[in-house]
Order: sequence, then C-alpha cells, then structure tokens
Amino acid sequence: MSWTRIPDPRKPPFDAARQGGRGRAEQRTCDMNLFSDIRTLVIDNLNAMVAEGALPDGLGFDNVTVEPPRDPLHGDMATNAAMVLAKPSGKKPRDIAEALADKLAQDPRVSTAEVAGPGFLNLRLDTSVWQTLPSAILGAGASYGQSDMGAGKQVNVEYVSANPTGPLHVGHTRGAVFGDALASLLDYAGYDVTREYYINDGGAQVDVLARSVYLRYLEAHGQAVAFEDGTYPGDYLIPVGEALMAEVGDAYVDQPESVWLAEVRSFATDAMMQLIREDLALLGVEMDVFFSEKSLYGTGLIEAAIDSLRDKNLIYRGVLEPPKGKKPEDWEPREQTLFKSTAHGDDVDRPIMKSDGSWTYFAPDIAYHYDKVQRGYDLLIDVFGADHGGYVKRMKAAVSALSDGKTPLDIKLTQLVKLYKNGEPFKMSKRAGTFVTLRDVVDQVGPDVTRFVMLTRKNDAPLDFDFDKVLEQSKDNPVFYVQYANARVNSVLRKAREAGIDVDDATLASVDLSGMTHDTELAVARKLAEWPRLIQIAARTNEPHRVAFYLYELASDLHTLWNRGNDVPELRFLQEGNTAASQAKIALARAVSVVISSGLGILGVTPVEEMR
RNA sequence: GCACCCGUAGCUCAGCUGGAUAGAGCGCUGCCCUCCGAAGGCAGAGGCCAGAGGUUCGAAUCCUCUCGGGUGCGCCA
Repeated sequence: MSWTRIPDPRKPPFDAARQGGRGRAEQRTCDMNLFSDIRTLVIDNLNAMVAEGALPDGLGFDNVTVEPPRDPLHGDMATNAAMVLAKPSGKKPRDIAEALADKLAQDPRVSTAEVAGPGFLNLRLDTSVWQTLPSAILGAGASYGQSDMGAGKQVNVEYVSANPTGPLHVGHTRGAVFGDALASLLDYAGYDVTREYYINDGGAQVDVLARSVYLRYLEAHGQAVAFEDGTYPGDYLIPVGEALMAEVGDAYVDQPESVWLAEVRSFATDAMMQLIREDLALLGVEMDVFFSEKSLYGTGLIEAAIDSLRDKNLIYRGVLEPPKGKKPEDWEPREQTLFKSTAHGDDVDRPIMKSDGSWTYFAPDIAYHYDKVQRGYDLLIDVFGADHGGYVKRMKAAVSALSDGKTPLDIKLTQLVKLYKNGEPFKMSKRAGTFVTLRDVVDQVGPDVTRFVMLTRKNDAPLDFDFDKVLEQSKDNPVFYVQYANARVNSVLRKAREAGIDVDDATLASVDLSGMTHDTELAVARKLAEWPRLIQIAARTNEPHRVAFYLYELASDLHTLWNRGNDVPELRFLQEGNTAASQAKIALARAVSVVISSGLGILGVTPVEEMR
C-alpha cells in the first residue's frame, strides 16, 4: 500500500502537550465538552429548584446524566434527572421533568425541552450550537477532546513484557498495540503516563536461552550440534552464536557450564532485548522504562517486599490442597512459604518460595509491583495475554496488600489473534522458530494497518487478522475507510488552495457557519461533539478500541455528506464562485480532519493525506 | 472440580458508571450509477440480546443458577 504520509509522522499532535510537561493542566481549561456543559446547566437548574423549594434539600445529583439518546428523533441530548430524583424527593418524575424543562428552555442553547416516556427529558439544542462547533474545534486544534479528567495523576502502563528469549510474535503484537494505544489515550485524557516493560531475565528460561546460544556458538566453531527438547532451535540465535564467537573466541569451547553460563546468559538476553526493541520500533512503540527482573535479585528488594507482607501477617508456612479435577500424578503434600492472597480476594494462597529455598516466579513479580507502588503511581495497569488470566487475582491481591488497598491495579487481557490469508486460516506450526513474528506482520502490511486492525476489536475478544483483507481498499476495510475520509478532506483543501481560497485553520475558524442547516451537515457536527465525551468514556474504561469505532462512525458521517453532494450541489465543499460559502463548508470538513488526526494519533496510526 | 473471559441479526462484531422502539459492516432483496465528486450510492427485510429466576420506575448491561465455547489451575516464568 502506498499511502502518502503527512510530513512529520513521528509526533502525534498531542505530543506537544505531553512534552510540555507541567503547565498542561492550564492549557486544558477549556474542556469544550458539550455534554458536560449541558449537564452543568441541568445541575445548576436543579439547584435553583432546590433553592425555590421545588425540590427538597440534600439530594445527590451524582447519578444525573446527560447523554445522546439512542434514537436521534428524540433530540440531541437526554437527561434522566427526573427519574433519578423522583424517589429521593418523593415527587412524580413527570412533575420534576416538566418543571426542569421550563427552566432549561430558557437557556439560549436549548431550543426545546420535552418530557417523554417515563420521565426522560429530551433536549434539542439550538442550531447555532452546532454551527459554532467547527469554529471552536479549529480554534482548539489538536487540543479539542483533550481532557483534564486524569488531573495529572501518575499511571504506569506495563505491557508486552515478553520473555527475552526470542523475537516478538503476533500475540505480543496485539499486546504491544493495545498497551501503547491505551497509554496514549490516558495521556490524552490528562494522565501522566509511564510506559513500562518488565524483562523476565531472572528465571530458568534465560538459562535455556543461554544453552541454546551456546549450541549456536559451538556451531559457529564448526561443531555439529543437536537441539534437544528444552532448547530453542530458532534460526534467530545463529547470529547471536556468531557474535558470541566474535567476542570471546574459543574461550568457552569444551568448557563446563559453570564457566560460561552466567556470561552467555547475559550476552544472550542483551541480544534478545536488542531484537525486541527493534521489533517494537517497527511498530512505533517506545517504552519509557525497561525494568529488569534480574535487577531485583541480590539487592534486598524481594526480601523487602516479602517483609512488607510479613509485617501484615500475610506470609506463613503451610500446605496447599491439591487442585481438584486435575490432580498431578506425583502430587504429595508439601510445606512451603505462602502468601495469604485469599485475604485480598484470591481463591487460594500462593507459594512464593520453592522447597529448595529459592523464590518462585511470583516473588519477584510481587517485588516488582511493590517497586511500582513505592514509586508513587496513583494507578497501575498491567496488560497480559489471555493465557495469563489465571494470574490476575493473585497479582491484584499482591498490590492490594502491598499498598493497603490504596493503589488500584487494573489488568487488561488481550485475546488471541487468528491469522488468515485470503480467508484461509494461516497455518502456524507449533515447532519453535516457525511462528509468525511481529516483523512478519509489519513487513507485510505496515505499522499503521497493523495497529488499526488490532484495535478494531475489544481487547478481550478474539481477533481475526486476514493479511489480504486488511490491505483491501474498499468500504469494507475500516482502516481504509477512515484514512480515506481524512484524505478526502485534504483533497478538498488542496483544490480550494488551487482556486485561491484561504483555508488556513485560523481563517476557517472565523468563518460564519450560520448557513449550515442541512441535516447531513448537522449530523457531522453532532458526531464531532461526541468526541470529548468518547475520550472520557474510553479512558475511564481503559478501552482504546472505542476510539477506533468512533473514528469509523465519524468517517462514515463524512462520507455520507460527501456522497450527498452528488445529488445536492449545495452540500459540496467547494461552492463554485463563492469563497465564503466554500470556507464555511470546508470548516466543517477540516474539523473532521482535526479529530481524525487526533484519534489516529492516539491509536498510533499516521494519518494520510492522499490515497494512491 | 474450581476460577476468569466470552455467548447480541445468516456471518463478523459494537452497545456509554442500568435508560426509551437493541446498532454497524458483510451477506441477502430492490432501486440508482453510461458526463458533471461513484476504488460506488440509496432503501428494505432480518433479533425471545444462550436460557431461567431476582434486584427497580427501567436490565443486553447488576446478582444467582443452568447450558454452551475459550483460557488457566502447588517446587514453569
């Protein structure tokens, strides 16, 4: 695919704010969220009703919402205020609704307020609200939709965290894309985000890696080697073995493991992490912190974390029951050191020390999360593959215990990716070395398509990824559809400039849009108004896929408007011989482009100017 | 056996801290598109939200149970 890229793709628009560091909160004072504006209006009037005695004192308004109605015929916004307040105030919903409606209708932004159904209050906003929105968006630019809901709270998002034993594969790719988009989303919503990767370089699997590299090292020396079970036979270790030979010569040949294991392990994990960083770079993923498990050992950090739990009486010696239904053949009761995770919501207590006195894998994980808690984050997020689902409760229990319940931990699981080619399932051999890698995917379809497609499904739903369909240039392909909408806007801008029309954002922002009255145009404006609200919902639920779906809907509304231009010349963006009218039409289109760019920026996808 | 995730149109999936007559794309049906903005456009049909109870003004959404699919389950990370 040869889409033309916008000149500076490395920096999504909101990065300026991120890099600006402090002072961002001030920049974000204008929230420009129509829904929260109207909700404020509703609350104000409810308070007035309390003051007038129409409602009793002491009511809570937290449950009062203002949201878009499902059916546009019901109006632009609906509030449940009357229904929520009926019971606590001892009044009939319709009575409250009618009184509130009278008050709301006096606001210039509200054209009609009607009571409907069991007590809904449907609001129709004055057309001028929609007509002024594009100008406001163009004035705000990339900051339209940015929120201060995060209030600068510090969030740590841990993702990928693949074992440093080989290149990243498709499963990791989804985790990488999801975690990265989530981090960007939270940044956009006003959080102070740290992107972090936990390197599992302390366990037995890096010994296996070291032995595998050692075999490649011997091979580089001309020896015939056999890869037994429990070693990694992948070709990607061949250059690592060669590099090792280049560095140490024949120093390790015919030597026992005690001589070389530690050195080779370190050499090999460094090489693997280099490989993984390159893979991530292909996707445009940049971590702020790489945290090494190994760095926890020998520093007392693990001991400190466990001591912290011991101080809370959560560490004890005991014997676990065997798991029912799947009893291991060689089961025998054993006394081990256990973490009383059941005190914090887990199903069984978990061992933290093996019978030989060494830590289990869980102990360093506890220490790592202890470290994150100690670093002072207000919120922790872990992104795991779905196969680690059984790990969620114990990790939450650990963080709950370590932080005395003060630091929330949200764990998001990413489901499997099923690969297809031309509709046929893509065969992935289980034999090591033949799995489909992140590099394979990105090489074939590019980082933008990879990222967008991976986000067109909720994180906990399985994802079908068809190498051919994701490159299709048709309406059926959401990636294309969204990019095409943006490209169409840019096409209009180009043509306008050729016609000598000033279409700078500053100019468009000051254009009079009072002629914008057609339903199809207003539908686009309404969709644009939802953007700040969508960001808040997506950030609250930690679900970046909502951004992708929203962009699709916004693109769809723009395409509809464009298509209507075929039959209705007044709806065309370029109005022959009428500069002012053209600018007004283009202002709306350009506002769409601004939001699409912001949204794609969150997803880590580069907007294109032109489809080729 | 237990835990977690999932079950929504023929298919693939959205669905807001619980809101009105549950949405989109594909597929299907019909009409339009031979030149002016068509790598298409417009319209339509299609649902017991797996099932049964419960909570309340109101449930696809929350709770309980059942059925079906996936993942995981003490010295592997």
